[in-house]
Amino acid sequence: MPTRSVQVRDELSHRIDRGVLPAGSRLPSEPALATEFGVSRATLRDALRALESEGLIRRMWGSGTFVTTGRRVANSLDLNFGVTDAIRAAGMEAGVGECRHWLEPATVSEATRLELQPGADVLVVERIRTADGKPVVLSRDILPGRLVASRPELADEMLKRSMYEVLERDLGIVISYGVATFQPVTADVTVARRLGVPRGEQMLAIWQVDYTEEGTAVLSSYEYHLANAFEFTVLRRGPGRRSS
Amino acid sequence: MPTRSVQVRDELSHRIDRGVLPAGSRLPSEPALATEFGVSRATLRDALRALESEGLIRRMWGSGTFVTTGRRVANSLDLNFGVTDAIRAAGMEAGVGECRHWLEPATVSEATRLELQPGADVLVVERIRTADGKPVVLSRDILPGRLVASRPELADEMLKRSMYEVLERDLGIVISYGVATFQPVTADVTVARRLGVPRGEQMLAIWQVDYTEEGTAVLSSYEYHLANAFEFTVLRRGPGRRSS
DNA sequence: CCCCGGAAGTTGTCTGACAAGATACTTACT
DNA sequence: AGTAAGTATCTTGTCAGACAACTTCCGGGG
Repeated sequence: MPTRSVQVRDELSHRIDRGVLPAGSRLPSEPALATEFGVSRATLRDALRALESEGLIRRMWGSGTFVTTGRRVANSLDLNFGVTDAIRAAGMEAGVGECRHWLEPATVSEATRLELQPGADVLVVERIRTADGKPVVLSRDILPGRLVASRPELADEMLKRSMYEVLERDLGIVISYGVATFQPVTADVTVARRLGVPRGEQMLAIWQVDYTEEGTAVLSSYEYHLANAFEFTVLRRGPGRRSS
Repeated sequence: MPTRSVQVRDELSHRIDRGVLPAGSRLPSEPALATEFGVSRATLRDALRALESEGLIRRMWGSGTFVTTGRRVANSLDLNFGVTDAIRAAGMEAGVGECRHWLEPATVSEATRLELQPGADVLVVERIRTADGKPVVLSRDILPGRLVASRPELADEMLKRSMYEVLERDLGIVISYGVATFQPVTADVTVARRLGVPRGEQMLAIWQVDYTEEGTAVLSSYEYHLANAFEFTVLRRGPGRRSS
């Protein structure tokens, strides 16, 4: 069971997401909210503080607490959702094309990324992701083989469902954060053929490593996105105090 | 004067940055820290909560509060530093090439982005940024003309110094956050000539709008980065609870 | 009509206390 | 002696009530 302040934070976050608390509106006062949730004002303030530094609300001394005005961008890279979510967020139907998976010994660089011993088996899951039936992303996910050693059927599950979902529901592994780097590239002959686009097509390559809350690397993935298929957005904070 | 909890938060943040509190180390207990800073435990907890949701520390019930272990990535898009900082962070010498600025009436789209009346004057600052003398970025910054109407000499300042620096020091405008979208593009003939690269060269276009803490748009900028000049990184949170 | 002052409401902070989880040490038992 | 359970003690989480600082709004006086 999470702490009470987390429960309150999530509930408020939900209300903002669902429009119960519209952007720009003022929240009830802290004492009012505290009694409504049945917690003390200190606990409620903890929840508000968390929401504030996430940028969802804005507190003004003596005036009140307000929901941040709009501009929560879809398909933001800040939040770590998968390709499927991104496609759905764009209002298109997400699907998969050619898929396959295999076991292979980890290369040296992959072993260090995933903090494995060189040569240890890794499971590679390669998928073509489609939006409204059109291929838009080629993804290659690499994870330690020991995770699925006892349950090989999970590799098939990963072809159909979200990688994060399988990790969390079937293996009890919750991804806490990921570090992504990206660069514009042109489609080489392999990628071009898989996605059915001409060679040299504009693409964005995203390489990402996902970690659990404890900081252990779980998943290393490569994604090749068709440049024109999506628009990527990032909320940047600062430069403020961090720059000194 | 900021609130006490903000002062405490900044001081702790500084200590972490300077290595006084090394990564992985445990912080003193909340009562100890509270007495050290001369604040109540509630205020200190507010500061800790803020640092936690920024990802700098990690609190464990009954165990203690710990500094997050490393992996703060350089040149991260999360933090909103300018091109100059990015070049310096890569260990290269930052400079400027061809620079110019002019006033022009805002286009409709730019007026809406900056929340101006259509046709209002905007100041356009165009710069070539160099790393070790080689052109790597073409940037075009657009800001409301009224900001520099009374002090035209500031436009020249902006050619040499950081845009954020001029805004903050000479105009008292502090940028709080920015929303950036980016897409892979190829250099058209204009951009290619400016940067001295062949037409069709791989580039990353970043379009960004910067806001003050109050949420008023101040700066709209276009940047064309040579694809191979830098590596862009983003720290992604979740997917956790936000996905529902 | 404008300006000033106060009342009410809101967030910021303080104090002290208890509850719940984690850790390490002590103690009892095998 | 070794192991296991239990306890002491530390930590963070939560609670309660109160006061201070700030903002906003309304009404009275100029």
